[in-house]
Amino acid sequence: MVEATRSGNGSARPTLEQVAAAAGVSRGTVSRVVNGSPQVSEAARASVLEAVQQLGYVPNRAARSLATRRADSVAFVVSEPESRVFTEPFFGSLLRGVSKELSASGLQLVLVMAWTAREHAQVEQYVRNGHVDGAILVSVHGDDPLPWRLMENGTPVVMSGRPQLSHPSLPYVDSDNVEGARAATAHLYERGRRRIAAITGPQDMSVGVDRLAGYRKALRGRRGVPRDLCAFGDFSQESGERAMRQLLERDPELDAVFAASDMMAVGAMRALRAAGRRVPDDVAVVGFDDSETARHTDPPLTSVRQPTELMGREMTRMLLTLIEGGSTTTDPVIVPNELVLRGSV
Amino acid sequence: MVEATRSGNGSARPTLEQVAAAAGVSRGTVSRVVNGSPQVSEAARASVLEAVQQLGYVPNRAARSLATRRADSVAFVVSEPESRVFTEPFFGSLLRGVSKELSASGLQLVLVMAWTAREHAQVEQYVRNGHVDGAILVSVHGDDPLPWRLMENGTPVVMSGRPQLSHPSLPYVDSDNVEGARAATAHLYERGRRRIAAITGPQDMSVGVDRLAGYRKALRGRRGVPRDLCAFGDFSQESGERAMRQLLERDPELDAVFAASDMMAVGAMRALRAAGRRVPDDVAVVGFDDSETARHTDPPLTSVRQPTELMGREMTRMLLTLIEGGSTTTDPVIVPNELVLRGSV
DNA sequence: CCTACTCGTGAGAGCGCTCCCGGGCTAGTT
DNA sequence: AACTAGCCCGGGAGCGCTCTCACGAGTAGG
Repeated sequence: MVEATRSGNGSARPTLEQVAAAAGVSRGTVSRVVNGSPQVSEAARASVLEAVQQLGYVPNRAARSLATRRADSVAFVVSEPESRVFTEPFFGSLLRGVSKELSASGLQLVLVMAWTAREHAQVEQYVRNGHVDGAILVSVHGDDPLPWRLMENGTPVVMSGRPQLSHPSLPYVDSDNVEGARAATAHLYERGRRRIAAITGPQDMSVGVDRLAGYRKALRGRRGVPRDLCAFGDFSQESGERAMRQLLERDPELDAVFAASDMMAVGAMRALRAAGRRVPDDVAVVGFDDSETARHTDPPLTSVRQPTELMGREMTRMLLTLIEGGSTTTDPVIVPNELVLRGSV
Repeated sequence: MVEATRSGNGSARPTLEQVAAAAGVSRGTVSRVVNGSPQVSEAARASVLEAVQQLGYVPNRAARSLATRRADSVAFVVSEPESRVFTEPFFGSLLRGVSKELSASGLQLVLVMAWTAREHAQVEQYVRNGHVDGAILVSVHGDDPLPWRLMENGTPVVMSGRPQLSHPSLPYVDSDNVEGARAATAHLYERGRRRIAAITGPQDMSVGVDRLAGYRKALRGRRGVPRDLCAFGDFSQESGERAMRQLLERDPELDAVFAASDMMAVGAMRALRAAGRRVPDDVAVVGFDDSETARHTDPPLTSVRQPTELMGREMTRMLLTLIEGGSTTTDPVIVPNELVLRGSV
């Protein structure tokens, strides 16, 4: 069998067999060394490693996958019907965390994006068909059955953000939105503000609910402080502007506002300026997300930062554990948020 | 051989062999049908398709890869040492274009990120080792030999943005920066501005060079219009602020400024405000990139938009052509920019 | 009527790897 | 000295697919 010495494929990648020949051992032994099995003598291991080095051997992913029946890759699924994904650093940062954590394990990161309903269905097919060992799902909508469909299929899945309908044991990683909102609001209080309004997000999303809960929690038990001075938005700048106008109408004396997203905070600042209020002199503002925009507003926006990269890492770690253990459920992980102080308070 | 009926693997995926059995043909014929070969009779094709449908057959990627010696996937390589990648919509939008174009061809999108020098080296290894059929490289630095190293290796590579050192026939897709800058500057002129300054980017990057060239081109031949009223920045907000202060010092009478990035434009607006100038009444401002931030400044920033998603699609198309043709070089593609009018002019 | 060619098809031979069984060897036990 | 228990190691089998080759049947040409 000299087929190893077939035609010169240009950048011919050596195979296990060739390494084995060079090292004077068998294919099996080389495989054992490459995969770190302890069942190899020191001598054999050394000569194999030498041959590997010499020939520049790299295992063939496809062959390994075929033999092990694993895909050695995970999918990062962005199933966002809107096109404004990625305008926030959130995804990129998450992705970086995932990438970093994954690179150590040798798994590939396959990016899957779905906007249309048809693409959405394809994603499900794709993942179910075993092209990946597990999936990280971001920006999944509340009524989307995708995660459960995949779990039923036996595919390990991890989500970002607590799902609204808390399904039994759907693995997820989230930041402590309640505590973040509480800390932001408390900070306003500690800086002497007493009429603190809130612009919160949709109450059919866990972030919306949690951030409002945090706001209320911070004000609970404080004397002479209104706790229900809140208006609802949809996280967009326009909705923030609108909400702010309503709030000013309801209480022209308000001296601070907690916005559940930076975009809404930006809208609020615009409305405040239009109403002749100065930030932070007349009204202090805090946002949430610590987006890029927060750094460039005038004044720069104090905001709650989610450790997005860390969240990516945690999601990955969780997923790898699930994949290894062959399980599909595990306890959620909640990571702490941090208040970033800037000029708007 | 009943090994097809081995243990019930839960979600046992059917193999070619099983489909063949169900359809009453041989493996080879099924393969031909699945791969769209014309060498199949209508009868055979029909019964195979029926069996495929019935059993829910999906080809095993790894097996196919192994047999064809292709990876059936392309890498999207982000080799950015800085951590501020993805804060701009640029990457996300590019990625979306790539993803859309790729999904039609059935290739996988593998995301590879490299920040540290070590990761950087790993990326090269990774791509060279044939784990992917080609690579899309974004944010490659001028002195980075990565693209050429890969090309020498025979790997098809496509870059975003014209490389500084215009190397013979390195495939790339870029937007028409010269024309974009020219149009932006011309727009300022047409609105009656006559003392138009520029804040340009580093001149060791093609975007920096091109955008300055466009600015100069717009003003060339206009009487009584200064053409060298420019200061340099590094695309950051701080540098824009600094440059604006310098410009105001050099010409307190200037009535417009073209900034080669939105971030620098934001910095410029801040410096203008600090100097008591109103935007756009006293000084008009245009930016470049049409970033998310541009929409949220006060006033909203007029800016040049690059068709990033289209660029992603073009890059992908180019890469697929290269992969198919077995070539590594092709002519660049330049896509047009668009001026987005907002309140800052 | 025989040869030549085309067309659809079946089947063997891999692609490069892992897994597992069994054999040879050494060391420890009776 | 014979026997068992480990430890290494070799190599067969197989993962699911593509590719090539050859064969039989049909059609055309001489």
